Order: sequence, then structure tokens, then C-alpha cells
Amino acid sequence: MSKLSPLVSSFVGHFGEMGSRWGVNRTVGQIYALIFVSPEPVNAEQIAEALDFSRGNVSMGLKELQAWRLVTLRHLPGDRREYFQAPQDAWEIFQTLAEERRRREIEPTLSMLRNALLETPSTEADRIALERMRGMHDLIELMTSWFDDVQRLDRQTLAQLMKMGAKVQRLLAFTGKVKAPAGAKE
Amino acid sequence: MSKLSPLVSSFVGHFGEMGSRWGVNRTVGQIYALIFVSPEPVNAEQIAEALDFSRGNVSMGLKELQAWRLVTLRHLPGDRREYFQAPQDAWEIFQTLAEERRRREIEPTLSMLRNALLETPSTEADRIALERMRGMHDLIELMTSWFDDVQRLDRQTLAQLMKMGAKVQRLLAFTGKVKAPAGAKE
DNA sequence: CTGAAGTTTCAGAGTTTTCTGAAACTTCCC
DNA sequence: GGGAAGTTTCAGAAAACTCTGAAACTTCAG
Repeated sequence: MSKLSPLVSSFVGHFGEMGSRWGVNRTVGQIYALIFVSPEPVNAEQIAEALDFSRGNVSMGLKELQAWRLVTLRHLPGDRREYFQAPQDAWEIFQTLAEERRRREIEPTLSMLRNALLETPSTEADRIALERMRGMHDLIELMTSWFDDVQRLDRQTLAQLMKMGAKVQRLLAFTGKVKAPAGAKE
Repeated sequence: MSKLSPLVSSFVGHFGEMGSRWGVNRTVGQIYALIFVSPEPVNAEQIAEALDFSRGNVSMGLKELQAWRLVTLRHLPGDRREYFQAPQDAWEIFQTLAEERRRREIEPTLSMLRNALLETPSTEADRIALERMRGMHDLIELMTSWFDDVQRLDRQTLAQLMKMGAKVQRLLAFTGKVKAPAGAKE
């Protein structure tokens, strides 16, 4: 494990660089990348050696990856150390990421907006500000509740929906006509 | 403009705090928030005074917001200064954000993966690593091309799709039966 | 061309975040 | 309980990022 192949090394390096854009630090990105491509589960010691990070740093990084639910813990029989592996199911990873990002990046703002909307504006400027906040709030609510719905769909349906892509429009147009005759509003 | 109301002040403060989670710095978050709720377009000087930032900092922040396409430039007749305003259409904002994030957070990784997939693995470990990278690559491609499709839909269709939420499943199941009789694969 | 009004740049100071490594802690076996 | 193996914590060093303010630049009117 000590020396990484050029292939793995460049993958790991890229994740380190991108980490900060994704909301984690360099270390965390690299640790994840390494675990993701490792054929076998790896332990903290192996990670520290392969990436040349301090043991403490790896421990923090692993803790954060667990908080993101991006790695899972494994125990090998007859070995007290903890081994880590990354779920490989791409959909599952995507869902986890979406949920966590929502929790960290969207929920706090939604709750701030909800609070703000309880206020009664005392000036014209505040009235306008509140109106705009309401617009933002409503969009976020719509997006997240749609996301909830989509997450509840089974994979097959989801795959079907995605493969359809823009063609879904025709399908919807058709349904619209069946349910609401031409000229009906909305 | 010099003194912000408590309402606006807390909105602006929140955007400052969240900024780093969203991939911009505190200044940029606050400037955007201020512009977003301002009843009238504002100029750099007004922003600097309202938020108590240096003029240079505001200039950098506005540049970045323009790079994100989150603010637009306006000129008032008979005034040489540049005035900024935030588009208010929630869908448009959402689209812009999605596009920019994709460009910054996803495209670089996609192109790294495409490159990696051209390699021929020389060891078993590399072969496995490549396989996993391919999984990641394929999911990202699927997601982004679906996203392209959805972005091309008109608003009404999109709104309809979102309001349907999970009910879309029934619709798809129905189509599936029409097009591919029970038992057909996929 | 000149200078006033406005904007941008950037070196360096200030602040925040990350990382190390040693110490403290936990767990498990004998 | 004692101690070996392993993990976590955390103070302070190092690195990265942000912000200021003065200087350079741009634009425009006269």
C-alpha cells in the first residue's frame, strides 16, 4: 500500500484538489478517493502511510467521512483494527451526497427564511425584502419536496425517467390533455 | 442605505455564514444577500458602506458574483456608476446555480475520469480501480445528461413534473405497459 | 489634453483553517 | 489489574485564505 500507482495517485490528487469545492478539506478528499479505489478495505495506518498524513489527521478525516456516510466500517476476523470501505453503489452514493448536502447547505437557510417570514415588515423596504425572501423560500420548498418524492422512487422507475429525459414532456402533455381538456388553466 | 434593518441584517448575516459552505467567501455571500433584497439596484459604494467592507473587497466580490452570473449590471441614466441587481426569477437563479456548480464541481472530475479511462491497467489493483472509476464516470454522465434534458424543458412542464412528485411512477408504469407488454425486459 | 469620478489590482496584514505529533484515552487479552 | 494494540484529542505550528487601503488604471467631460 505504501506506494501508489500513477493511476491511483492522480485520482487521489484530483480529489484532494476538488475537496474544497465540495465542502471537505484536501485530506478528506484524498482519503475518500483512496478508500474508493482500494480493492480491499483499508485501515487507518495504511491510509496514513499511503498518503503520508499524520495518524491524527487520518483519524479526523475518517470521522468526517463517516459523518458524511461515505465510508463504512468493517472488522476483519482476528484483527482488532477498523477497516474502511466505500460503498460502491453509485446511486447510493449519489443519494447520500444529496441528503447530506441538503442538510448542511439548504436546511439552515430554509429555517432562517421560515423565521423571517413570520415577521411583519415595518417599512416599505422590509416589505419588499420579505417578498423576495418568500420567493426564495417557496422555490427551495418546492425543490426539496420534489427531491423527497424522487428519492422515494425505486431505482427502476428512476432509471426509466432519466433515460426518457426530455421525452417526458410529451408524456406529460398527453396526460394533461386526458385529465384537463384544452383551455383548462394550469 | 447606511443602516440595515434587523430583518435585512439577519438575512445578510446568514448568507455570510453560509457562504463558505456554498463555495464563496463571507463577503460574497453578504453582498449577494444585500443586492437580492434591495428594492433598487445598488452601486459598489453603497454596498461598501452598508456592509462596512473596503471598496476593494466589494469590487472583488462583485466580480465574483458576475462570474457566477448571480448579479446583473445596470446603468442609471446620467450616472456613471455601475448599479447591480439580482435576478428575481427563482427558476432562473436555480438554473444558473446548477450550471455554475456543475461547471466548477463536476466537469473537472468528469474530464479527469475520462482521461483515466483511456489507460490500460498494468496491475490487478489498477484494473479494479479503473472499474470503480468507470462506475463513477457513468453515473455522472447519466446525471448530467439528464440534467441537460430537464433544463431544456419549459417551465410549465417542469412545474407539472415537480408537482406530480412520486405520482410520476404510476404514469411511467402505465406507459411501460403500453409500450412493452408485461414480461418484456428492462 | 487634463483632471475628476469611478473602478480594479495587489502587496502585505490579519484571520481562519488545516495538520502534526505527543499525550490521553479505550479496548481487549492474559 | 496490567499492559499491548489501537484510536482520539488537542495545543500549537504551518498553510491557506481573506481583507484592506493605497496606487494604478480607465473613462469621460470640458
